[in-house]
Amino acid sequence: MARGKIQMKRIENPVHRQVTFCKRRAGLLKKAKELSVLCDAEIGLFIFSPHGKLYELATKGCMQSLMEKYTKYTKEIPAEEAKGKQANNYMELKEEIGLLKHEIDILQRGIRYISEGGAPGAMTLNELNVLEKHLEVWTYQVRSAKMDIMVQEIQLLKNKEGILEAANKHLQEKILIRSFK
Amino acid sequence: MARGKIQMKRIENPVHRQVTFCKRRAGLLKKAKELSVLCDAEIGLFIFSPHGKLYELATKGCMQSLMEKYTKYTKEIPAEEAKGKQANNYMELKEEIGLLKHEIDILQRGIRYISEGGAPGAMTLNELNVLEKHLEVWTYQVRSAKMDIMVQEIQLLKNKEGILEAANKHLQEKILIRSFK
DNA sequence: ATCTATTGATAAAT
DNA sequence: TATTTATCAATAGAT
Repeated sequence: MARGKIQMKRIENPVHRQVTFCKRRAGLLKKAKELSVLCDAEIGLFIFSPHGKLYELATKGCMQSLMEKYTKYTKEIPAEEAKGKQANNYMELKEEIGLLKHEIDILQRGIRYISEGGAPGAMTLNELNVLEKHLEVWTYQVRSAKMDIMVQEIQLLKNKEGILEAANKHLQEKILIRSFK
Repeated sequence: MARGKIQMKRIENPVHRQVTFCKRRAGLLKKAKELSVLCDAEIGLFIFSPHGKLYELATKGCMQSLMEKYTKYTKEIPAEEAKGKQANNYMELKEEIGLLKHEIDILQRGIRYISEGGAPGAMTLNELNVLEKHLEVWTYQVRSAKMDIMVQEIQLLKNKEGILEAANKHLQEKILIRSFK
């Protein structure tokens, strides 16, 4: 947008990211409301900030009723969704995760097979660019997730360190007091 | 907007309204996705057209898991430990499923680009090498310097923690011994 | 669906 | 955080 284009990837600078989040969140909510007013549409929108705070918009009534409408709508159509819903306990969910991971593995091997000359694939430079973009998106997601975990772990350890140091100090004082008695 | 301002009220002309709905719906979904990518936000968005058709967007994972997160968020902040934690884990699993499905989607699209390019130019070995290079770059990026620094910091903090804990224990023993004197 | 003249949104600076 | 401003992006109306 203004003063220079912005790359469509996670903004790494936390200050910039926060500012952009505020502005675009406001813009998005405004646009959603406009669409609902202009075109008489029902819209449910919720945004969780990276820090977990919720921002929401529900035209016509409350979010809860809109979500019910959504659930009802999606229930009617796909049988696939039902399958997902029936997986109501951990084991089943984990099983599904395992299956999906297996599927990913198959797909990855599929790509390798094709790439290594299995099929006489026809691929333009443009299509390669698109594929490259997909891989980039994936990379960013993986990296982001790892980063988040590590940042969390660092924070946790730092907290632990603080607590231990405080306890340490307290114990040393205790010893000093006893020495003077 | 263009060619004259528009009043912020329901567009009465049904044709205009329908056209505007299509255009703005696309714009809104795009904006939502951009916000999620740029700022690492989780977004759930659904739009019911005046005729009841559903359009939706769920960034991380599926809409279902997002709605559960929403419900949990709005319900209550103080957690009932046992039940709450279960629901949390359940949600996390569903989220993971969503992410995996998304990954599958990316991979499937990748395969499609490779296999049914349809276009004249067959994929040359050279092009394949380029593709392979991209994957190598991805691997390299994962081992970025930033990561290494973070790993080091974690190790450092862990060492510090060990030392402090040992000191702490030592001091406590000191106190115990003095108490018995 | 595609094309542009305008309005609207917003990144960077303040 | 709010305001300003220079640009970029979305889109209303026309074709």
